[in-house]
Amino acid sequence: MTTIDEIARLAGVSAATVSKVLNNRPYVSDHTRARIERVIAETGFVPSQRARGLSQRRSYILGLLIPYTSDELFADPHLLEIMRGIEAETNHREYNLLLSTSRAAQDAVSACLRMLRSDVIDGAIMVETLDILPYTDVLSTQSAPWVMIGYPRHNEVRAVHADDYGGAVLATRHLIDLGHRRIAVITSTPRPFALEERLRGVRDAHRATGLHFDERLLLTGDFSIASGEQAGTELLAMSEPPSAVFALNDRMALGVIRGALAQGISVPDQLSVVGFDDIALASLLNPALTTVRQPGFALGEAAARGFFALLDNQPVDMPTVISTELIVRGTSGAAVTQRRGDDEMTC
Amino acid sequence: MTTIDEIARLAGVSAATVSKVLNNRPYVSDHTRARIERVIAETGFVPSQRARGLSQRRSYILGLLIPYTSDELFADPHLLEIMRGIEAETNHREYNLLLSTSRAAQDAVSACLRMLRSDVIDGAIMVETLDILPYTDVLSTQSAPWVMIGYPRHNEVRAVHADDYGGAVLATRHLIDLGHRRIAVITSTPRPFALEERLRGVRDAHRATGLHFDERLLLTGDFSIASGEQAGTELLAMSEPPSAVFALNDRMALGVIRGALAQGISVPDQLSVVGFDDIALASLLNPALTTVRQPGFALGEAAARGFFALLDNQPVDMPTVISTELIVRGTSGAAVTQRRGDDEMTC
DNA sequence: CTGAAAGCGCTTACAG
DNA sequence: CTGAAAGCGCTTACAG
Repeated sequence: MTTIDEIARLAGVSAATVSKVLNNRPYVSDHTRARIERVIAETGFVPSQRARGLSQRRSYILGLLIPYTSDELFADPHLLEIMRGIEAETNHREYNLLLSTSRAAQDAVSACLRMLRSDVIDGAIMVETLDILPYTDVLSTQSAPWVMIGYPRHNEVRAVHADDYGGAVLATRHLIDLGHRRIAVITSTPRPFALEERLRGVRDAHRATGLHFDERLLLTGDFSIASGEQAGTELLAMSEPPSAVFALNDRMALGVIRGALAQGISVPDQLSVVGFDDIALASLLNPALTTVRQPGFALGEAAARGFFALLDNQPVDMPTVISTELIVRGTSGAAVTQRRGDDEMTC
Repeated sequence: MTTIDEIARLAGVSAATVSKVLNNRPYVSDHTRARIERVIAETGFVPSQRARGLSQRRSYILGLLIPYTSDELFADPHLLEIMRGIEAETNHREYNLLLSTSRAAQDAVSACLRMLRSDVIDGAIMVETLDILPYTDVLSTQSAPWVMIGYPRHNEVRAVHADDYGGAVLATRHLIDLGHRRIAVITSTPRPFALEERLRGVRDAHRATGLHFDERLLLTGDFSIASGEQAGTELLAMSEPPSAVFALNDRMALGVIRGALAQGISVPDQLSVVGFDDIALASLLNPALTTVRQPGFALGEAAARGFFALLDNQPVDMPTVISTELIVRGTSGAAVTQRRGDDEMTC
């Protein structure tokens, strides 16, 4: 490999001077600068980032720490959107992105912590997980700049998240306005704080209209399509099935629809379904999915901007809240007074 | 930050000895080893990868160089599957993965090259692109180990790719067996070599059955659903439209189906559609997509294994070819003798 | 089994 | 404007 000393020798100057032109610093005469630049171009010299990193204490690498397995990451379109947003901002700043998922769930957070303590990255963006709770204090004392995608559990943590509460209120109110009185909700485990917020929105929206959310209509999946299908089937088998289902992510909503169709129950005529996220697939299906849009790209971008602000010691105003929006499409419709013999139901 | 010298001082030994226990090397007495390990645990010391990298000439980072924009990467489920395979293998080896996409298409390859020359990564996996041709010679002289996902254009290049030719033969023969005689094909631009192979398969499969592929039925999209929809619409508007469409990736196939449905043409009764890739979505739709399965995960895994073999100076047998498989589902059916007044068509 | 010294390839004051 | 020297935090022969 050619080194800075080699370039210096070829240009007939010292390494210190080559370093100056490498870093676009002043106090180099035009003449010697030109000569050095020519030698660099001729040799195709690329300075060692390792050496540079050692003396500058910067690696120009941002870590994206995801305390999930890579299977979970790549199955989650919303997480991928967040990643795309981070990637875009990172590219923009000429930073590199290191992707770090976990091999096993149990030590996911401690693996993230180790990465954060190491100096391979200059700092990190970390995706929230419930398992983070025991590490809250350790995390808050990390010196490397880092921001969390999720809800801050500790005052000193910089975080960005969507308006989960507001989105859930909109979705619930939408269903209530359509005449639905038995609205089922499918949440998920592991349950990041965002889901608690959505549940709070569901309950508050009921309360605000003088209704009461029936907790027996709360089922739990695992974010996957299959788990949504199972929960949906379970709901439809109830003696008093719901007329609408609000799945707390889109994939589970798609599962509910699959399950309903398989039983010959039409959506939205006999069952309304609303999701959360607005993944790309949501608008492609027929009927297209009514859902709460949570802009993953914007979340990722905001997180990355926050990271760079911290890195540059600039003021950051966090937590950042990204607003959500109800997208009414084809899977939500008016509740019918009678269906499947449940004549006690009215609207 | 605490350094190795600090640990040495606390343990009352030299840095060289600490280094030995850090790297699990012999010739340290059990007693001093235990003492050093205790100090490390107490201080939470994590050795500097920068310094280690500088003297060891290893960064323990594998670069995934994608000469596309991040938008293109994240829109392509097959690429994401490849990435998942790489991620899995990389995790397995305790290596880190650096994701490097391109900001602009024009200098994508030279950006990849710069990354490959730099020492932030120990080597790379690079996704093939047509623009690579002019760089073929430069690439083959790179000293860092790297493998290409795609077809080798140069003997010294290590590559892994799917059996694109074989898969296309299977798909084409399938349609011919179903009685189709006017089979349209939608290819894409930019056209990686894989697509040339698929086209060759289409032509050979025709020839093998005494037929001739009508080149006027070859249209070009850009891999996206929208481009597939447009091409499909164009095909259906022909005076003598095809009875089957073989789209060279799944997303374009989905577009063709969308376009057909929008015109009230039913799939597969009036139009058969076959894709390529077998993305997750393919089996979820109704009817589910008939397609050629190209296992992205296995491709990524094989590429990563090849990289590690090169890194360890172990023998590698490349190019590696991953076999493809025809998955017959609901979008391909028997050709009908008459449709839309094209009474000159027979089978 | 242990440690002193040189070296990895840069950058950073500092002196000239 | 230019360069000699020290330093970043490790590892690697080598001597003891």
